[in-house]
Amino acid sequence: MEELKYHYKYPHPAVTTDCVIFGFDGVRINVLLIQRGVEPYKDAWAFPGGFLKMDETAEEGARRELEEETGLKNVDVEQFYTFSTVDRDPRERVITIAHYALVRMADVRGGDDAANARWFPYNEIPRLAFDHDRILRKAVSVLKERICFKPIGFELLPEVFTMSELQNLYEAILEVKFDRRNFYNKIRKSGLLIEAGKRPANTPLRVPVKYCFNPEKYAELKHKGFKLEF
Amino acid sequence: MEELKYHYKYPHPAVTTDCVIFGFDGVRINVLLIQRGVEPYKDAWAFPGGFLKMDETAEEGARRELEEETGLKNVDVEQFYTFSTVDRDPRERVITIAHYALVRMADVRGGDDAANARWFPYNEIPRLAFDHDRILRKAVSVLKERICFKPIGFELLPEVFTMSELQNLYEAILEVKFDRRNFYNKIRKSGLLIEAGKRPANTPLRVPVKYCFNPEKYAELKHKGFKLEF
DNA sequence: ACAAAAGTGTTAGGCCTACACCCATGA
DNA sequence: TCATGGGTGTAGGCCTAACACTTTTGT
Repeated sequence: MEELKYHYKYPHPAVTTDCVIFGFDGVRINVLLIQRGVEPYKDAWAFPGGFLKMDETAEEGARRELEEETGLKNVDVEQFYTFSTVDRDPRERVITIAHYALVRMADVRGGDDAANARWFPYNEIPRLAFDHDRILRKAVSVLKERICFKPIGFELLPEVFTMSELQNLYEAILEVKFDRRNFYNKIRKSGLLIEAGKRPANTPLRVPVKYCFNPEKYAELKHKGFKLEF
Repeated sequence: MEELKYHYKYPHPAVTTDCVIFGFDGVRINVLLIQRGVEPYKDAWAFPGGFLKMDETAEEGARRELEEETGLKNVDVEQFYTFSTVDRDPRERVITIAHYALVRMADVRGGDDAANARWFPYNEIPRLAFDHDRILRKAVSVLKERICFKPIGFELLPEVFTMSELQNLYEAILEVKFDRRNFYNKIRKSGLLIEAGKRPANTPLRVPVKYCFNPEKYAELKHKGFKLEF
């Protein structure tokens, strides 16, 4: 029988955190899910997350659960919405503080605890547990807004990358197409990128130029804002 | 002695909602505060808010508390952040889901329950209870961001208003000054405003033209976004 | 040989910014 | 009469959007 050790004068909801983790494979946006091992929604896919401890903030809890369930460490998670629909969990009243983060997909491979963690391309997401589909939709809409005013990519792309990869990333998130030449011009002018190493003199033209982010400019634009057309 | 009627297997934090209510007096942004009548922080000023009930969402709770404490009804509150610092309340672990709303200041006068509710100009805010100064700073920064991409004012200004009043509103929130002529031109071009009634033929020129919002255009720009310089 | 990826500039139009003058009124 | 608030327009610069051709390589 259950031991009910914690007593309050008024009823308290349970509080959880959830993490929507976005990755990019060069073509598509992916989302990291874990398969639930217990009821309710046993075997369904869900975001990493769990009950908040009494001595940790929401962000700390989100990072702890993320590491426990996927092996991902030191991820900058950012809170984006708190879901409080009364019956969103069949067990009891549960409020969840939802976070998102952008990570390099390679960083999650090798996670040992990640046995039942898997990346899903954004348009192949399976049916999710609880109200996690709603959480995902909100996360995507917040991400889309954010990307229009802050530079993005540093956390999602490998150290060095091509202009096309960066453009693919923007196009994948915003679900639009940009003119390749205008995209080049705009990014160049922003000063956000620097060429990563010199192309050897005899590099075939077909091999694209590799870039990396200019960290100072990146930080500056993240702070000041950065306009991208939509 | 206290009756501890609610029992859980694991500890649960308490959950509250808070409302940062912004108003505009034609010149300055104001914030609605209530004076606490009980410990902790008795007599200190704080945002309207309180414990969430088990059968209401955060938004419902925020609206209920707002009405109970200030008489304001039917306000569109919007969640902006959840504060979860471990010791933010001396009584017990309390997490608060913070909301903000924009209202016409006139609507709060006449609130009967509003005996100890008062508007404070933004730069004359007294010392606040709990971590409410932090909540206020976050609310203001979210409001500033939002105002750059969505039209604003419908909820803050009277039915009809002058161009200067609208400009004052933007300047008060963003803490910047715009060139009057450029502001006029920009707003005109956006189609957001319509002239409210005809000026009588012999109106003195000194009396400014009154405008009201074009509701369709307002809704459209709210949805599509709207760029304002900073 | 053909499709696919990459590199590169120009032009026209629109938007942003800065800026000046006039009128009416109330003090 | 002077300070204040209100109304109005323009010119230059910058950014945006649309757009084409060439090279190379893999199939």
